[in-house]
Amino acid sequence: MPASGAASRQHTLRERNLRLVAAAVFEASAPPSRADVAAATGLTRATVSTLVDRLVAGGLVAELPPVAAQKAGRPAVPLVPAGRSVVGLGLEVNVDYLGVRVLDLVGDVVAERVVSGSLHDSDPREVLGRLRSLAADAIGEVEAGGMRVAGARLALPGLVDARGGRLEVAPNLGWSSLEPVPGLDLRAGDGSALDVEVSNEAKLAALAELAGDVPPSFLYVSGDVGVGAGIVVDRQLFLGERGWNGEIGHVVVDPAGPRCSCGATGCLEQYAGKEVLLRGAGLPVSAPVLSLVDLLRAGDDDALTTVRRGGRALGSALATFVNLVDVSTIVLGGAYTELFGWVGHVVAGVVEERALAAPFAPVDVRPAAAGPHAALTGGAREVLRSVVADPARWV
Amino acid sequence: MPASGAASRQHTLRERNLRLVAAAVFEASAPPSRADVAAATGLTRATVSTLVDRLVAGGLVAELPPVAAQKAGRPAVPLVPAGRSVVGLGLEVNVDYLGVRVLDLVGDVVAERVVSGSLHDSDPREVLGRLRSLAADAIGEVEAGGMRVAGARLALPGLVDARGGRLEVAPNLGWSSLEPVPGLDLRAGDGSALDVEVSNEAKLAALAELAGDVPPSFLYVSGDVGVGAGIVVDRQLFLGERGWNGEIGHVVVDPAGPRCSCGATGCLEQYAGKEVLLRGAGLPVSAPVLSLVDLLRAGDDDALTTVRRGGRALGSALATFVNLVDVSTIVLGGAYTELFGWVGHVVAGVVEERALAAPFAPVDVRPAAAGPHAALTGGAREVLRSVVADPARWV
DNA sequence: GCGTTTTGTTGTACGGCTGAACTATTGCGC
DNA sequence: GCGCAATAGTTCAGCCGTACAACAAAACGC
Repeated sequence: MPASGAASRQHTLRERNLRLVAAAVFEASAPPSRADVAAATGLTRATVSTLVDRLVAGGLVAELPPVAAQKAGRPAVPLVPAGRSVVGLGLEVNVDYLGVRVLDLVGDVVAERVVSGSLHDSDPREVLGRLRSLAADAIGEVEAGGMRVAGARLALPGLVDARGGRLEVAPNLGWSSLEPVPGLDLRAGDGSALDVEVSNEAKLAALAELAGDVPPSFLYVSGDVGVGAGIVVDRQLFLGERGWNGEIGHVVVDPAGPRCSCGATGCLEQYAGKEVLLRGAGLPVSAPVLSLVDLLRAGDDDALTTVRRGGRALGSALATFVNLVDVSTIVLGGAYTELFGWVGHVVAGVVEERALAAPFAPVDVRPAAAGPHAALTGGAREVLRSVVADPARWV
Repeated sequence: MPASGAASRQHTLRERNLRLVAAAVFEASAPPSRADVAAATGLTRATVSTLVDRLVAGGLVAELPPVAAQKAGRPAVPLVPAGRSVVGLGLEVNVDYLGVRVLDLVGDVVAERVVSGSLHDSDPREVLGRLRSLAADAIGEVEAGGMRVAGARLALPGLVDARGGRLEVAPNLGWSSLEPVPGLDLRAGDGSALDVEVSNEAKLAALAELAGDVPPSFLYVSGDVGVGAGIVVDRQLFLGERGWNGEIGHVVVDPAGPRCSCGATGCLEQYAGKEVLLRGAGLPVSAPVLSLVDLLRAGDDDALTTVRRGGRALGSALATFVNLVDVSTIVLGGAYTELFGWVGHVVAGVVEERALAAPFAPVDVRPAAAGPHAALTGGAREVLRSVVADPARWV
């Protein structure tokens, strides 16, 4: 006997309105007063007052000193997200580094640990052990500062089941068939187990873009050794059935092309993967992307040819992507961000030519705005988003 | 000052629980009693009683005569969706026919008008006028029977803006840049304007599958002159930014392939479009698909070669689709349903080979279960779904 | 035939929002 | 400098919808 959703009682009203008020405070362009929140939400000032008081008591919202506006009347108390109170953890294991980043509700980085080094064909137990101690260290630091850790998100470069938290395969790490969460076993200071979820790296990196000035729907492409993507529609990740979507790296660009490790021929990765681009420019596959940028700046022919070819292939795969999912903004992340000056217009040109909807709504191609290790930021933000989306659990 | 969602008041509780109770009655496998609904929803029997009474009074739910179970106790009153009470209209204009279908909440067809004939390069005003009179006729019939029309959905074979209801282009009709709803101007018997929304044909046809035994997430591919698709995740259409997704017909299968009307080369439509398949088998493009089936049954070489080639191309495009959106069920509709015996295993083989997730979750390829003119059924169902999703508006 | 069991209804209690009255605190005009 | 208007935030009675418990209805079974 299916029954989607749960029965609504009186306290359901509370939860929903608490969420509404929290959203009004967190999404406002300027710190709103209780009266502003009332106007924005449609609730009465009386109700808003009690709800805001609860959020303040729970440490999610803070009051700034009353500032007299130029208008007459009692000065309003501006409400802002509370900093250094509730924090979220972003974790990541990727091909060339692993790390932890802790964000508070303001969006400030309150702690961070990043360790570089190749993790190609690494031992999951050993690597997760190192990540665990990095995380424990960061948790200790922020809890010493009186903050509460709301949870964590782990980003991995592979197929991750969004519901079960299981990593099916991460080719570039050499990992397969494992459940990272029990191994991590993260705990808060009081010994209680921390809520940890696992996601694909490109998807969390996509969410990091939401911190900046990005439209509500976009496609984020993360160019690394593999090429992954995250689909964001109305500021929410679209995961498909299990979160195994966005595998753009294996879109077949040309069936007559080179063989790919996945078994097919002419996959996008064989044209626009990081290692292919570096090798095509005569660089070692472990070279930093910036060395490729140097060659491009210098006008190196091999580098320019390879990158243009990669850009055309990427554009072709993205046009297909746009035709299949319909988004009108494409954010180029990972290695493509630094290469944007050389691939951006190539990609945009091909997409404009091939996207069926382009004549009616042009597709905007832009570089990613989030800084390095975007998945760490995205993961931490996602934890905090869940806090704001259900404040009742935290007050 | 953004505020997603609206303020929740007491009557919001009512609305939500009313929806919950309606869902429990409509989605139950067997007619539930009030007590069953209470158990399924978590509400008390007292609350369920008042809510059910309201649904019965509003004509959405009907009571069957009490049937004594074999167990002791007062016999339960089985609750079922009310037939011939509130109905939804499905409308469609397609390349070779136009029509109206009226469904009630039970799922019965209570009225239908379908007119065949080529509408290639037709005049929108004239065609919509004909559709309008078909619809008005059907509306008159069901209203004479005492039914209330909740709204209508119009299916068109082209790019339709899901929010604005605007048709950007329908190449095979020769239509472009028009808003069909004002032209239709459908009215109920009392003169009030009927709520009409416009959608893409493949997407509404996809929703028709939900009436049958289909998993909650699947990809529906509609093979006609063009090849379109609908993405259903958790029984809901995924529309992307504006509903311009699923344009699988222009996935490039081979850049060295034949030129397509869209400007690219080697689009799926050039391998698996209905006209290409018919022509490849030596049939006129206006021939019915069944004549192609006859040739295939007879073992005609040209027909078999063409259809197998189309199947491989379709499989390749669908593998890309699956890698980008992640669904593990593919429903072949339109002309592909009749051709399933010849393309099904070809498609399944290619998808199995190319879908990255296939080793972890095999992809099921199956023929569509909804009958002919599936978009009519899907459109009508969609109207009724919105009624059940917000019963408060109808009681 | 009467206890048992299950269904559906009735009445009271309680929680949460509203609306109006009230307090607090400022700017402005004189 | 003082009163008045204006705006922010709080207090309290009223209302609404659900929960809980008691009750009525209608079967089964021994």
